[in-house]
Amino acid sequence: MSVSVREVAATAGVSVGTVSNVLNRPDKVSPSTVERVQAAISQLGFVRNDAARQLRAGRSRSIGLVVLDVANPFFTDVARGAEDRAAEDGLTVLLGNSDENPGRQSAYLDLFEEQRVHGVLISPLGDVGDRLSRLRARGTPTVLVDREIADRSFSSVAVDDVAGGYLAVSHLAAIGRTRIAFVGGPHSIRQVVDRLEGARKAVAEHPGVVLETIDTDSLSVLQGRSVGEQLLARPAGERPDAVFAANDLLAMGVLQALNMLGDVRVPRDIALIGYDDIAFASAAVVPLSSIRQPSALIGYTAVDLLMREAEGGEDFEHEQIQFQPELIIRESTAG
Amino acid sequence: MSVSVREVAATAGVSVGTVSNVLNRPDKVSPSTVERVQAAISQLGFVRNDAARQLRAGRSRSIGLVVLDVANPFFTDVARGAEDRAAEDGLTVLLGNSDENPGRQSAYLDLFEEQRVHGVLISPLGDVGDRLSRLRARGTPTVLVDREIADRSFSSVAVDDVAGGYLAVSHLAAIGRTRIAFVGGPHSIRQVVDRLEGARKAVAEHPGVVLETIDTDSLSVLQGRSVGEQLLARPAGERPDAVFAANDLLAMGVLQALNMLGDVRVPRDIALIGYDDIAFASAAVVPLSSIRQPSALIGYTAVDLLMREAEGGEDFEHEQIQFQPELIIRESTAG
DNA sequence: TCGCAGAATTAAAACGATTCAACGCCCGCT
DNA sequence: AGCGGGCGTTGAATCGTTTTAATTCTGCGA
Repeated sequence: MSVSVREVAATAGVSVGTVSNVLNRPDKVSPSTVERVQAAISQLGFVRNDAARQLRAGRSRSIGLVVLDVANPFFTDVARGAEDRAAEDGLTVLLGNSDENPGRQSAYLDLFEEQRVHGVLISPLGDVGDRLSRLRARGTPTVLVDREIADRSFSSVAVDDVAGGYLAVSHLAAIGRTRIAFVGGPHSIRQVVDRLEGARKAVAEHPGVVLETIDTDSLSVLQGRSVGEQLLARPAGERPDAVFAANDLLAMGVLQALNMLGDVRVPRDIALIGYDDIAFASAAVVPLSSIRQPSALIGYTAVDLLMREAEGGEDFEHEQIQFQPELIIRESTAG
Repeated sequence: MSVSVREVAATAGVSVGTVSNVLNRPDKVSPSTVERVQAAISQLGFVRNDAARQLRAGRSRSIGLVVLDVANPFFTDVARGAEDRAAEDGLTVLLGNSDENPGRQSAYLDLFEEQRVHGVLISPLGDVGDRLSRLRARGTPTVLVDREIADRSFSSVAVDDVAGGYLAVSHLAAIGRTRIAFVGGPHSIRQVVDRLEGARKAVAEHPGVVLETIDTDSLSVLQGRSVGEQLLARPAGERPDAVFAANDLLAMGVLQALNMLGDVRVPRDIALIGYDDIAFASAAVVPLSSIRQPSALIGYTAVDLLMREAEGGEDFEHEQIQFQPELIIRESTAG
């Protein structure tokens, strides 16, 4: 069926070892032989069997990336950055989407483990510390993306989410808003918790400003829309005058819902700020203020760290890299 | 380093064959043995080596999907549909992003071929017919996504893009626009060509309506923005009064650019319609009219077709499935 | 008691690429 | 002529799982 290195060797009149050398270290083989083998390869249409290669090598040539939501442009940007860095070392990125679901997250970790991936990048959900420790004990370096773990036993690349939350709410307070709602969830996602913490910190510094929290089941446009509808249903006096959404998807959902009814206007009645600064944020009905994260850089750096950890071996000093978020002001929080 | 079935067999006091049976056909093994082996497995922390498995099996348990742009929500939706269907058969989807770049497309096909994937789904770029024929000759079923190939030698799942283009431009004509610009490119992407053809067809049926085409290098927000700026730079009299963009990303870019300047309003001065109806389209500055495609269903159906073709073997009758697009009218083409 | 079907288990042969120690060869040097 | 040292090449062993044919074991009917 499929042609193997053995057949290539036969038609080229050399041994299998030589074929392998042509494939992997052509400089160790005489030019004339290289040519003969190449000819046999293209004549037979030989294609390397990656499984056999990996079996022998003991490791695959890819790294696994588990994200919370592929539909979120923030994560596709991270993935792109990761791919770029991986490509520099001839590695491939396997993208797994946990969809904020612990079962799927676990399934992808199993898969990556069976595949003997070079390393794992994960934006974790819930408590997977033990699972990841085991993985690492088996020799698979692991880097946390967009989240730090308290005990510093893992390398990580993150953005200071507390600072981000603080930036957002300070800004809302600065433009004179006093009844602020934080929209986000679930609380098993660390980013949500941290951004909320930052929000609380900012509120504490501004007397007279109160913070309400509205929980959601996920960080999607749909969930945002339902929160928006919920806000509309309230009597006007009980509505917040500003909303800080845990990510842009939620914020855009809220915006869509609020825009349905003419009597609530953004930003006049409710100022709105999101998080991530995805490309679509600036194109929203009302261009969305947001907290920008260097998404592609996060992915790039994470893989970089992973490679360093892979080389460093056992006694590698785990490194926590943290970027600072940036406030982007647009129309949705004007005035 | 890593524990193998051999060690599991040793500690459980059975042969490797039995361990394999416990893993794959537990019903063929006596309950007491199953239990003993399971115990050994978890005690040693054994994890199957997928490479060895694949080597033996001759095929991997995943299917490859090559899309034109992962940043385009349309394709992530397709991917999600494909994943869902693949999961039903215990398969994984490997997502490759060609980024509208023939080199990358080719690299992913190579990769998938080396991995001996179960099948390939591809939204092709340029002329890859030969390449795909070779792939299929090697026993890898292939299904084209979002594009039909003229000679019907491949199975495909697509949406009638000519009809979509026709719908869009007929709608623009119906609301009284007469100077229509088609924005899209490159022409190596079939969807672009077909949508333009549909547009031409519609124009032909409406005397007095003229069509101008503006080429782009890719179907991204950035390209759209530069087209928008280009339009703004023209004297008012030479601007089109409607724009049909080959996808929503482009359309949103155009919209962003037009919105910068107060004197051109959408839809008053320029009506705008996109294609794909991505989730963000309805949340745009001016909610975007678009042509909706059943994206997740496309992915789902494509994998389904792939599985059928894989079973059917050599003499499988290639099937071309075509869905019909749907016109979604929003504010960007009101009045 | 013997034989035998059927179930449970085993041992060995794949799968295909890589690696490494060993080997042959040619050349230059003494 | 003899010797040593590279270079190119070889062949066999190896990675870890699955599969098959062969083997042992069990109980049951004749």
